[in-house]
Amino acid sequence: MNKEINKSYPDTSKSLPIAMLRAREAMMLSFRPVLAKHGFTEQQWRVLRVLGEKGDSDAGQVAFDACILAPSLSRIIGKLEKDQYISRFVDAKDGRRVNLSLTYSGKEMLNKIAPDVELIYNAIQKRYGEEKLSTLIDILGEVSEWRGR
Amino acid sequence: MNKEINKSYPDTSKSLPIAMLRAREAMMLSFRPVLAKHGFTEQQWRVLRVLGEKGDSDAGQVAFDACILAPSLSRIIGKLEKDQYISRFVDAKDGRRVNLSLTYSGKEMLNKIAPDVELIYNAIQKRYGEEKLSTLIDILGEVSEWRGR
DNA sequence: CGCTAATATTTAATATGTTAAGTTTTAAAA
DNA sequence: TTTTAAAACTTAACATATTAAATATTAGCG
Repeated sequence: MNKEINKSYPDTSKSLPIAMLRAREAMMLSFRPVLAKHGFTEQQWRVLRVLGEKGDSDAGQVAFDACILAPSLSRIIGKLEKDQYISRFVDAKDGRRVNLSLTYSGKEMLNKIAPDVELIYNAIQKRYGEEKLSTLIDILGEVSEWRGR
Repeated sequence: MNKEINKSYPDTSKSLPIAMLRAREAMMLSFRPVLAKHGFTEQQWRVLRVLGEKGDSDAGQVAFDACILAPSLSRIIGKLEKDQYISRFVDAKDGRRVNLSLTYSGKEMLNKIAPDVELIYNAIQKRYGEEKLSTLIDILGEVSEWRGR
C-alpha cells in the first residue's frame, strides 16, 4: 500500500534560494512602482544604472554587472536603443564586441529617477540599520563566489 | 554644453536587490542542472517541494510558500497536472479555491530528486558554515517583512 | 433575499529567464 | 597561411514574471 511514501524534507523556510527570493521580492514591491511610473522595468533600470555608474561598457560587462543573461540583455538593449536611452556600436578593435553608451536623454532619465529610488533605499536602511544591511551584503557577496560541483 | 550631466550614484555593488540576485544565481547554477536532469524547472520543483512539505494546500497557499505569483502558478500547475505529478480539485466548501495534492508519482519524484538537491545544500553549508548561513537566513527573513511606503 | 464588494483563480499581453543553436569575428594550432 | 577552436553576440523556443482584466464564487449589508 505504501501510504507513507512521504518523507521529511528540509523546510523551505530554511532554503537559501527561497529566502533570497522572498527578501528581494519584498524590496522590489517598493521599487517597481517607482520605475514603472517612469516606464521602466527593473532590468531596464539596472542597465541604465550600470552604464551610468561605470560609464561606457561592452555588452558582456553590462550583462555581468546588471546580472542579466546575454540573450535577455540583447532584447533589453534593443528596446533601450530604440527608445534612445542608449547607443550601441561595434568595437573598433574587436568586431565581436558591442559597446554601449548612455545617450544624453538616458543620462537625464537616470538623474530624474535616481532620487526616487534613493528615497526607498534610505527608508530601508533606516529601518534595518546600516550595520545589519552591510553584514547582509557581505555574506551575500561571499555566497556569490559559490561555484558548485 | 553640460557634458557633466553624470552624477554619482550608489554603487550597484552595494545594491541589496542585485546582491541577492547574484548570490541566488550563484547557487542556482548548481541546483538547476540537477533539476533539469529530471525534467523540472526551478519553479516546478518549488511547487513539488512545498506540497511535499506542507501537504495538500490551496493554490494561494502554494503561491505564497513557493514565492510564485498566482498567474505563473496557474500555468505551472497546469503542466504538473498534465504530467500527473499533482492533482487539482475545487474546494468543496469554497468554490473559488483550488486544492492541490501530490500524486503518488509526484511523491516518488520528490523522493528521487531530493537527495541530489540535499547534496548541494550540504556542500554549501560545509563551505560557508552553518552559523554564517543561519545569520544570512535570519536577516533575509527580517528584510522579507519590509512593506514599503 | 437581492445587491454590491471582496476573494481566489485564470486569461491575456508584454517582458525577461533559460538553454540551445546560429553568426561573425578573433585567436591559436597545424 | 589554412584550419579549427574559442569568444561575443544574437536568434529562437519555451517557461516564468508582472500587471491588468476577466470569471466565478462567497461574504456582507440593507
